[in-house]
Amino acid sequence: MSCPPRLNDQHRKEMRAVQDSMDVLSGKWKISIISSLCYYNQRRFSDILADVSGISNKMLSKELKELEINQLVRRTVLSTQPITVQYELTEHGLTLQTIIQNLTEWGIAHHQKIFKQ
Amino acid sequence: MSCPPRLNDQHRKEMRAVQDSMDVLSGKWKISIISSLCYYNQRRFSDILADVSGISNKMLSKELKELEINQLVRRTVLSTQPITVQYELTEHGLTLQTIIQNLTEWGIAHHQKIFKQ
DNA sequence: CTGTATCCCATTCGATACTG
DNA sequence: CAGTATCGAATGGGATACAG
Repeated sequence: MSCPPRLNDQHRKEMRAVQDSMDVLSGKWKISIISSLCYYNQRRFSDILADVSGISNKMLSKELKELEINQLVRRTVLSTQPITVQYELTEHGLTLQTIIQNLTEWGIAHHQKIFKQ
Repeated sequence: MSCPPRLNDQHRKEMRAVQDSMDVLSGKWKISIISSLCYYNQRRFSDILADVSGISNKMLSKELKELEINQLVRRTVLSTQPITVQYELTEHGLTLQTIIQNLTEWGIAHHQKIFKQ
């Protein structure tokens, strides 16, 4: 009595998966912040602030907090004088590396396309 | 008299490339819309409205317009009665396929991780 | 250095209604 | 069907100042 699986069911699953990703990654700055941590491995608050051009400390603080809650980023307080804070990708966050690399390559290709024509 | 290229220069380039990508792709719905067109190939306005759960017609209209301006999406008016409009990825838009697939796979893995622990 | 707090304007976005 | 128009609420986000 069961219907054969339809193509659309598969597509709906895929759409939901993409949206699950975007729930965590969307936001004007998240991908850029993750890129910074991806390329530099470990990075302090003020470093990321410099890496991500245009971001304010308020937004950086907020977005880092969300990434930490979603277990993509780990925050470590170093007891230097004055205190510094180090951010890095968790193991789970590191699984985004491929996506970041793809986005980097696509960004280069897109830039070339836009300025060539 | 020229300095050797430094690691940081390379990273800065990569960061800029990612940000170039995000200039075009960021926004609450863009990736989901592209996914719909990626998985279904050709899709009408009302279909995408159904695919992307939660989006309003206003936002869909606006985001599609931006994707069209950035040459990722092609819009075709079909002279049916009543008129229907078909959207599809351009050749350039199709180069996002890899990223969409990666985001799909990551979304599935992320979902499993969140609900397992 | 790493944030938080506040003020305030800009933008996003949903709901609803309406048009060709 | 495929949008546009308008309103109002929520969020985004910069500037500045301040705290641990």
